[in-house]
Amino acid sequence: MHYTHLVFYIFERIHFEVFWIIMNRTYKQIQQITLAVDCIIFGFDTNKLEVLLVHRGFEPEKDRWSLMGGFVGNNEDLDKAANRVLCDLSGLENVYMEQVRTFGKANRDPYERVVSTTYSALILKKDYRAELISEYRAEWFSINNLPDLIFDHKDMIVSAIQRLRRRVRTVPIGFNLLPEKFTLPQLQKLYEGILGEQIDKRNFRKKLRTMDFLIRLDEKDKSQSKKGAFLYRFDEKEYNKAKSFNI
Amino acid sequence: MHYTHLVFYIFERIHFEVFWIIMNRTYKQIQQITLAVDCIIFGFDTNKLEVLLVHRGFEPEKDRWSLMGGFVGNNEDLDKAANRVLCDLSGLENVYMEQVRTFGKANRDPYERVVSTTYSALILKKDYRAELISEYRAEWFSINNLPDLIFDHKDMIVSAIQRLRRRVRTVPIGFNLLPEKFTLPQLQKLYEGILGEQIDKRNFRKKLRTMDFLIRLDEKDKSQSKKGAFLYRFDEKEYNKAKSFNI
DNA sequence: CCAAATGAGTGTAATGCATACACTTAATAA
DNA sequence: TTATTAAGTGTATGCATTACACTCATTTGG
Repeated sequence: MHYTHLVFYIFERIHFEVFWIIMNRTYKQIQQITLAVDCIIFGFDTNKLEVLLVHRGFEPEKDRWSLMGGFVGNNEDLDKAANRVLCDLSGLENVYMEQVRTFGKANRDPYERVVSTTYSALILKKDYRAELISEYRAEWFSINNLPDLIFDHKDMIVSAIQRLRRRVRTVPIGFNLLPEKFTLPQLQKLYEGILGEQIDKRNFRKKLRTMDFLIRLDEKDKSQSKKGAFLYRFDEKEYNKAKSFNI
Repeated sequence: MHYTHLVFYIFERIHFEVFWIIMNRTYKQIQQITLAVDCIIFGFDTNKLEVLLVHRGFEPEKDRWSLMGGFVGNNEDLDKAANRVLCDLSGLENVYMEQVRTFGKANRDPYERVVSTTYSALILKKDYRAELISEYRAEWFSINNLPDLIFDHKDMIVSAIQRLRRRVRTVPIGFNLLPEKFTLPQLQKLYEGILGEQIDKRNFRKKLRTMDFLIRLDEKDKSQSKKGAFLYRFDEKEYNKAKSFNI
């Protein structure tokens, strides 16, 4: 075969292949999109609400902070993806996360089109193994003092905080953060930390007194005061009988 | 340049381009997913809440009903996609829809992997041009009497109803469904229809009396009774001053 | 023209819930 | 014994929610 023919043949192949590939990609581009999950992990220790962020040590957006995020696999439940990503990036397992909302502006990620569904959880900081923090360059930040975040991650955190505060008042998720036996001052500090506001002790306790699923034990915890504070436990069965929860 | 060099140059280019494109596609195929939006359109005329569904005249799932759904384009905002799909399938334009939640179980659609974000709106049935109903085989169904729906569309409707009922109590979305001038009996019927429960007339009006953005006019509507009912209007500016809304 | 019918409009009492607010108690350590 | 520390308790007030029944204005038909 003459070189000239070969060159034309090659050009034709290129034309055909590129046409096919481009068409195929174009068609797929209409309908297939990279789908991500981003996890907003709220952490609480004794008084403040913080959020776990990871440091980007690479370009693009080097040295900024981001939520723990990753892509959704093709045969993976969205909920499962959120848990996998969280585990991959933090070692946290069996964390109950709830979907917050989906962020889908075409240009929210300026590098490529990614639609991201956010999930949120509330955990105790001490349950997070400290060694993983350095490994993944993750850090806790007070929700009142967030660093510079990539993309729309700040909006994601804000909407997750709103949801958390609404939810913590109507569902007893706060009790999951306390040990089996806890004191009322502990519980109050928890709510104050999450809601970001002070609560009157007497009014708070008055409301709790109406909740039959809070059982006072005959033990006291003396670690915080000389007098000691009565320990309580959360009774699951009683709670299921109750219709409402509201703090 | 000699042909030989050109050929090798071309081969090199092909190698590079194809490698890049293949890698890129492979990378994308792992992570790209068909993303859909489904619209839950609640319609109200005078007393009942209904939802707009389309009949599937084709396999698979022929003769079952579904929400109005479609795929999200690659350069299309998620919110915009919802509006486009709604318009394509119903002719409804400028409908303000809000995101409800995203359904992402791997097998929710047994035919292919599709993640779907739901959007919901509340409109007046009469604003929907009737001729489009037959064209698209769409029909209104009472929310208490839904037909057999494909996939998880029933769950989608249920979660949208919950959200709508929560929202209609805290944001004055109901007023959008009424004409400029409306009567209090009309307003009450609207709320009763959406909430699915009876409301005491005196208590309802007592609450409305505290809302400064409801302005009573010096006109009456006599179409519903011999006595006639006073017309009111919703004052946007006064509402913006107000901090709260709660019915 | 009077009676019946229809839907519009109004008020009060009781109860529960949210808020504001200050002192006493138990225990320990100095 | 006294000082310190945090735990624990009650009341009064206002505001919102609920339950509840009659009068009013107008039209229609006898």
